[in-house]
Parts: sequence; structure tokens; C-alpha cells
Amino acid sequence: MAVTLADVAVRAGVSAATVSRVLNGNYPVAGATRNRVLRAVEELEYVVNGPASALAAATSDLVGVLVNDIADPFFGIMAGAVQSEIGEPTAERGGPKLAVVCNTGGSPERELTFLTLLQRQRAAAVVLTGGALEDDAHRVALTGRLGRLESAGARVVLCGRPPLADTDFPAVTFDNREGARRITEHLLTLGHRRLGYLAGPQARTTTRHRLEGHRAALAAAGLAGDAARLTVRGDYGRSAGYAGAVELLAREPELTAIVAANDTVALGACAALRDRGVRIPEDVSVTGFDDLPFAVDATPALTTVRLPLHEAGVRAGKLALGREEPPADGVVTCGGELMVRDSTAPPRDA
Amino acid sequence: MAVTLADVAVRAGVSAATVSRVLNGNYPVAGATRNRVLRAVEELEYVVNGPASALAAATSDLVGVLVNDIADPFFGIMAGAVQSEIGEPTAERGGPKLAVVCNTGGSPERELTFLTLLQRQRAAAVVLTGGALEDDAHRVALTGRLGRLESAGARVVLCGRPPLADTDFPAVTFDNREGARRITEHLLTLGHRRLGYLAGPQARTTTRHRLEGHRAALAAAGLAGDAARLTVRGDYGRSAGYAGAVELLAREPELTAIVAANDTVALGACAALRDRGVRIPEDVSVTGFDDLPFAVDATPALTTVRLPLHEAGVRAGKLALGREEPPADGVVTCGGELMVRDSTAPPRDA
DNA sequence: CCCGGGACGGTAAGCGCTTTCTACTGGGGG
DNA sequence: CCCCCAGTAGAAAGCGCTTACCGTCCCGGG
Repeated sequence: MAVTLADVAVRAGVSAATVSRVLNGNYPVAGATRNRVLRAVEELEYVVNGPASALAAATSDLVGVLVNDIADPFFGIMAGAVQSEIGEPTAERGGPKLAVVCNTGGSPERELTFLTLLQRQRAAAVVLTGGALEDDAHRVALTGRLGRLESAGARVVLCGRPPLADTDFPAVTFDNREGARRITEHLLTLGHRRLGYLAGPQARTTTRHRLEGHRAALAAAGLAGDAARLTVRGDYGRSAGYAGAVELLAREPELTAIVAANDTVALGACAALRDRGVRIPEDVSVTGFDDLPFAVDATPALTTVRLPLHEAGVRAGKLALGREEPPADGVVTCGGELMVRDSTAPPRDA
Repeated sequence: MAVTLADVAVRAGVSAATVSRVLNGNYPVAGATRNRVLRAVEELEYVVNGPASALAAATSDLVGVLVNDIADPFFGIMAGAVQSEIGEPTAERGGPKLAVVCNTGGSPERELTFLTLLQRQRAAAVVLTGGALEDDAHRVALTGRLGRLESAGARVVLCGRPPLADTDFPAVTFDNREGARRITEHLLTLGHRRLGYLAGPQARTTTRHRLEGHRAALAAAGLAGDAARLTVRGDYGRSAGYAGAVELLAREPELTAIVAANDTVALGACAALRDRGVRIPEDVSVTGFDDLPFAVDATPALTTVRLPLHEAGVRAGKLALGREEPPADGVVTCGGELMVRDSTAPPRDA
């Protein structure tokens, strides 16, 4: 039925071993022989049987990429970057790798399930993107799974999340805390004193770090007191931002700024404010986080923190293939850049 | 080293065949035996060797998803939908499948390369998303590759693109022509008479169909004359929209509406207009296409055509796994829905 | 009471490739 | 002039799994 190595071998008048060696280029084969083989491959339109070679060589060219939601550009950009990096053939032992993207939807069980599935595929590497769940049971389970993956020969890389305790998997992380501190500081500098915070879901590292940065800035300005009252939680979606802004306004009508955990939440908040006739930034300033492509086109253009998502993905890809050595402590930290745009201004009473 | 089927068999005191049968559930195994096997699997933390079973069974649980750019929500949403569908285990012969997403970046060569890579993996199915290149040589090459994939046992499904000539691969397509016609008609109904068009890249079905729909509406209103002069081409990116709008304004300062090939281009156009002090929609109306999530939060909220991207992806996923029979002609057409928002209004002189 | 057949389980032959290990060749140094 | 090695090629043993193909065992009908 399908063309096999053996068919090519016959056609080229050599042994299967030779064909394999030509195709993998890891053993000397005389020029003439090589050409004969290549021609046979061409003529028969031979395509290697991946599973068979994966089995025989105990390696595959699949790299798993775990994301919360690939439809979200935050993850899309990182996944795309990882893919573009691993798609390039390496010098030694490396045709292009394929990216298997797994949408966990933020569910810890699905995360574990996907890791098992990837282990089953004998993935060459696994990149975990996005914030981690801060749950001890899950952390243990995850550590176990990742450990087994690693001992099965897969490289494990974290991207956009902090290093995993008690492990030394390389990580490319964002300095969420500092970014959040800076953007809140920006608001404080403008003169804001009553700022609400729209936090992400509970028990996520990203959520916590951003919140901590925000609080740190408030504390430095002697404003820690009201922080808890003016913090509303939700998921990272637009409607959570909408609802959160409404709630915040109810709790503190005199609010002059809303700091959102990410751009999407910020947009939801903006929509809520607009619907209530609150002007941005004249009445209330709003900030986002991430600087996804749409932030600049929002109503109004969002002041936010730009995260180098693409670069992080590329680095993660390199680490995943061992093209780059991780630093001694295993952590590559990417800073964010404050992007001041039109959604922030001094408060009216300033 | 790694735990194998044989290890499990020994542990459970049965033969390897029995373990395989328990795991695949496609052959009667007595309850007691089954439990013993399952326990052994558990205790040894056995994980099937995917490549090995793929080799032996001549099937894999990989599904390829080709996209132009996974960072673009247009593709991200479809890819996510495909993935969620194929991630569900099927009744017979079907553990969850994994999605291999391949970023072609719109390059025909990479499209072919990825298809070869997927064939090498013996992918169970391949979903091609996004508009197709209208180039005869490429069409032939593509048809060939897809034919080989299909005869290698992979299902091929088109998603968001029209059926491929001379083939009968099922396709889930968007009615781009009608959507474009409707949105232009909307503008005409508002009284616009001088409309510019920001087209997508040459030789793409999507570009052509949307342009045709636009022109059809113009023709129906007796406005076909100026169409060519008021059409500017670019890629589907934001900066193309920006540049295109500038160009359009230069060609026709009296323009009252700009119809963009998609939301991203529309946003670029909006930015250009804003930078020139042109008000939207008072001075110029702008329309998008696709209704990506950010369209509603744009400045101003974009009038556009909503495409059921998620639904299309799900359908494509079902077709890819044979969970759904394609209609007789092989084409599932998804209509768009006109979303009238704030970026369109009657022209000032109306 | 015997036999046919359904329900299980085992045996073993591959699936298509990689990779030792072995074999052959020709040439240069002893 | 012979031996040995560098340079190539082949033979064959798996890699870990699936799946015919066969036995067994036990049941119920004739």
C-alpha cells in the first residue's frame, strides 16, 4: 500500500539501512549512493513513517504547548512564537518539530490529562504557558507528571509563569509584580488616590503577582488601607471586567481610577463605564495589562503594560529544544514596559 | 527503563494481548481480568507508547490544523474550536485526539511542507483553515498533497475556505460574498455614495469573495463605475489598513465611507482617520468584517459582519473525525450576521 | 450425555524504522 | 608486497504495540 523505506531501498538498489542513513544524515554515505537514494525517494514520493521512526529511535518531533485558551491572543502570540521557533530545523538531530497545542481552559485536570497525552506521544518537549494554579495538591500532581515526562526524555519549559517549586525546569517569566507596581505608580503620580482593582481569578500566580505589585505601589503611597475594599475578583474575561467595574463603582462612587488585571478586563470595565455615562479618562482612568494588539485601538487607547509575549515564546522554544542554555538559576525574566496612552489622565479634582 | 505493556502484563498475570485489549476496549475481557489489568496499569503508572501503537495500528491520534497565524484570533478561535471538538473521546476507536497547529504565515510552500510533515506523522485528519491561495500551480500541488494524505487514510476538511476544485473534501465555508454585499448595502441604505474599499491580499479566495460582494452591492446601486479607483489592496494587517485609508483619502477626499476587508484592517483605517482629525462616523463611516471579540471595544464600536468562527471550527472538527456526515455536496455554508454598531452613520450631506 | 458454540485468553507475526555489529574495499606505510 | 585502517554498505535484531488465529472452558440444546 504505502511506500516504505524498503521500497525505496529496492528502487535505489541499496539496503534499508543505507536509505535510513541518507535520510537522517548521521552516518557517512558516498555521494553517488546518496544521490541514487534521494532520486528514489523523489520518484516514489516517499514520506517517512513518523511513528515508526519515533518508535525505533525513541524520539519524536512533537512539542506540546499548553495554553489556557488559544483563542486569546495572549496565548496565541506565545504559541505562535514557540511554533515558529521549533519549526526551524536544527543542525544536529533535528528536522522541524510540530507544535501540539492543548487548550486547558484553565482546568488543572485537563492540564494533567494533556500532559499524559503528550507523554504518550513521547513529546520531545513540553512548554507550559500562562499563570500557574496555586493549589498544593495540584502542584504536587503537576510536579509528578512533569518529572515523569522529563525522565521519559522530554524537556519541560515554563513560559509566562514562575518557576515551579522543588523543580529546576527552566522558566521564562514576566515580571508581573513590577509591571503592576509601575502602572499603579503611574496613576498615583497623576494624582489618583481612590483606585479600584479588578483582579483575576483566585489562586493564580499571575493574579497574585499583579495584585501584589498594585498593593505595593499603594502601600508606598500610604494608601494600603482601602485596598481590600476596592478589590474585586473575576476571571480574566471581558464580562468580569464589566461586572467588576459596576461593583467597584457601587462600593466607591468617588473612584477616579480602575486598574484591571489585564487588557480584556479593562475593556470590559471601559464598556461598563461608558454605559453609565462615565467618561474615560476625564471621570475615571482605566489601565490594562499585557498590551495585546487590540489595546491601542480600544475606546480610548488603553494605558497598559506591554509584555514581550513573542520574545518569551521564542525563548521558551529555544529552551525547549536545548538551543539555548538556561541561566544558572533557570529563570529568564522578561520585564514589562509601561505604555501610557489615552485611558489615563489626572483625576478631575487634582 | 520505561514501563511497557509487557511489564503491565506480567504484573497483572496476563498476556500482553489482554492488556492491549483492556486498554483499547475493543474486545471482550472478563471483568475480573480487566480490573487486575487496570490496577497494574495504575500501580506501574503505565503510559501507552503512542508511536508504537500508531505503528502497529496504522493510526494516530493527531489532527493537523493549518492556520495562517495562530496569534490572530480569527484563526485562534477556529483552532480552539477544532481542538475542543477533537479533544472529546469518541465512542468507538477514539481516545481524545491532539491538535497539531501549523502556522503557515500565508505561505504556500509552508502549507505544503506542513502537510508533508503531517502525513509523516500519519495524522488522522487535517483541517485547513483560512482563505485559499488562488494560484493554479499551488492548487495543483495542494490537491496532490491532500490526495496523498487522504489515500494514506487521513480525513481532509476545509474550514473557512471554499471547496477545492476537482476534489470532494468536505468544507465548512463562510458566505463572504453575501456578508460583504450586505454590509455595503447597509452603507448604501444610509445614503453613502462614495465608498472606498480596503481589500485583502491578491489571489486569496476570501479577498476575492468579499470584494465581489462589495462590488455587487455597488453595482446594484448603479455605483460600479468608481469601484476600481476606490479599491486599495494590502495584507490583512492593521498597518495595511492605516496606509490604505490614507491612500483612499488621497484618491478621493470626498469619501464618506470605508469598507474594510476585515476588522483588523478597519481598525488600522480608523487609526489613520483619527490621526487626520477625521471623525468616525460623522465624517466617514468605517466597517469591518469577522466581528472578532475586540471589534465591539474599538474606537468607535465597529459595524461589521459576524462570522460564526467557533461553530465553524466545531463542525470542521466533527467532520474531521467522521462524527458528522457532510451534506451531499460536501459544503456546509455558514452565513454572517450584520452587526450594526457605532462606526457607521448617514453621511453628513445626506 | 454429547456436541456445538460463545466467551475469553494466549501465541506469535508483523507494523516500518534505527542501529549495532559485521563485511568488504582500496590504498599507504612497514 | 602484505597488513591494517578508513570509508562504506549490509544483515539482522529489536523498538512496543495490535491483531489475526487458535486453543480452552463451560454452557445449553438435542
